[in-house]
Amino acid sequence: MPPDTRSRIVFAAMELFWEKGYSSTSVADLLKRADVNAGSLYHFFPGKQDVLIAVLEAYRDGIGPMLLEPAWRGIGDPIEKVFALLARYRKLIVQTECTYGCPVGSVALELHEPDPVVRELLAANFRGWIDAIRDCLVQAGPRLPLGLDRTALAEFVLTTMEGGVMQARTFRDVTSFDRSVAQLRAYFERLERDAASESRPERPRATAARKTKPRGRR
Amino acid sequence: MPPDTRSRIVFAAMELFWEKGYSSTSVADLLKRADVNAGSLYHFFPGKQDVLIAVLEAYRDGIGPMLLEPAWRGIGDPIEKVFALLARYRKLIVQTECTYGCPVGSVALELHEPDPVVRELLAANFRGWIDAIRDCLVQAGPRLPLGLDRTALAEFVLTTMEGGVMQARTFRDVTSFDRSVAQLRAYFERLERDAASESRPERPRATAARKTKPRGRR
DNA sequence: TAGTCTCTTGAACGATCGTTCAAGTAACAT
DNA sequence: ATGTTACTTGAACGATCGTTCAAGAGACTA
Repeated sequence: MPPDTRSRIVFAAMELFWEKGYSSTSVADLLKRADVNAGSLYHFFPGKQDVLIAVLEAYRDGIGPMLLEPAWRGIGDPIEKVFALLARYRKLIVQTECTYGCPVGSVALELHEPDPVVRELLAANFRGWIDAIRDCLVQAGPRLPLGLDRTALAEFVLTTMEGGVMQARTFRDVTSFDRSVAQLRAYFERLERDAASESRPERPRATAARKTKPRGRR
Repeated sequence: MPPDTRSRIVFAAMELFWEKGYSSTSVADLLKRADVNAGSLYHFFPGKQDVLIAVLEAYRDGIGPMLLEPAWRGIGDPIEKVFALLARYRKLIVQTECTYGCPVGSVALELHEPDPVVRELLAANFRGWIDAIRDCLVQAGPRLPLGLDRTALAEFVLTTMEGGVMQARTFRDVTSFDRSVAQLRAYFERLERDAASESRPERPRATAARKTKPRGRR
């Protein structure tokens, strides 16, 4: 059974917005790629922007099944999951010969005064990504310092991914991405090391466990 | 003495490309902002893209005097310089009510198949930024671990800035940026701590100084 | 004064933009 | 059979896109 017209339009839009960006993709481009006439598109969507909205909704709903699940297949360790996801993006960068741009991030930077609906969807996409990473970090439990803000670190992982992708594309070189991920890995190693020495507090060093202010109970 | 026509065009383009992006800025927008006629623009520039090139050249040449120097005024500590620069961007984010986007990064993500000249200029802008940070990190000398790749860490700082700016804009909230910078600061603190315990090697812990492979000479 | 050069004027061009809509087709209900 | 609904067709619209260019203005040289 062939996909229906609406789905074909959304699918074509996902491809094109990712390849050329939103504003550089014309409705004519969309029509040609989806093999559809203008009237059909405007039967399902009030306008071009509503196609973008559908695309962002599809991305938002696809984060789990389309992105995280394949990236995490066979990986149990929650911290390795974080880096497996980054490895997934690395693969995309390589596959596209360093022209990959996060489809959400690109639109986020491209639209300077986005419609509130679009902006909320961009935020929802980022939130979904961050929440998934945060869950990993929470799952890592005492392997990370007690006082560490898991959400903040998850945001930092997204920051690293987006910033790394941008540099890889600008320099047309994955090593920019690799080096940023390596720095993030080094940070994680130090966090884990700190958490380890935190759990068995052998000789509390002067400034060692500053942020881990003594908890009220326990 | 009023600025000449060419300068007015470049200046207007810097404003507009930053406000609305390159492709969303029409030549008509440029003409109006610069108060110039089409013929004048096309007398100085073969086309719209060449205005972008002039803008990127101006940015590239302005990194020192326009960005670093004011950000570092009165700051001697090389590591504080790094965070002073990030604080500078924070100020821009706040001033623009979280609509700020790095003008270089935005164009880098916006142009999907950029002209080689444009791409090289984008890379040159990033390189200038990274080199300035790397100089700080080199200047920090033994306060950072010996074996640490200064260039990689400088790239990571840029990654943090670009990723943080993107999130701040998407969420319309500086705290996304702040939290990423805080994570970077936490990383730096741990690097400094490691470097400190590296210089006076009291009881080398099992896995402590792995990357610092013994240097051949010295 | 005439000639040359640099820069400005602004109407106009063809292409492409997002969008509209009257007409038509096919499936289903009555 | 007839009306209703859901969808498709594709020509056409006005607006805007980046760009062109013949004509002119002003300053300097010969």
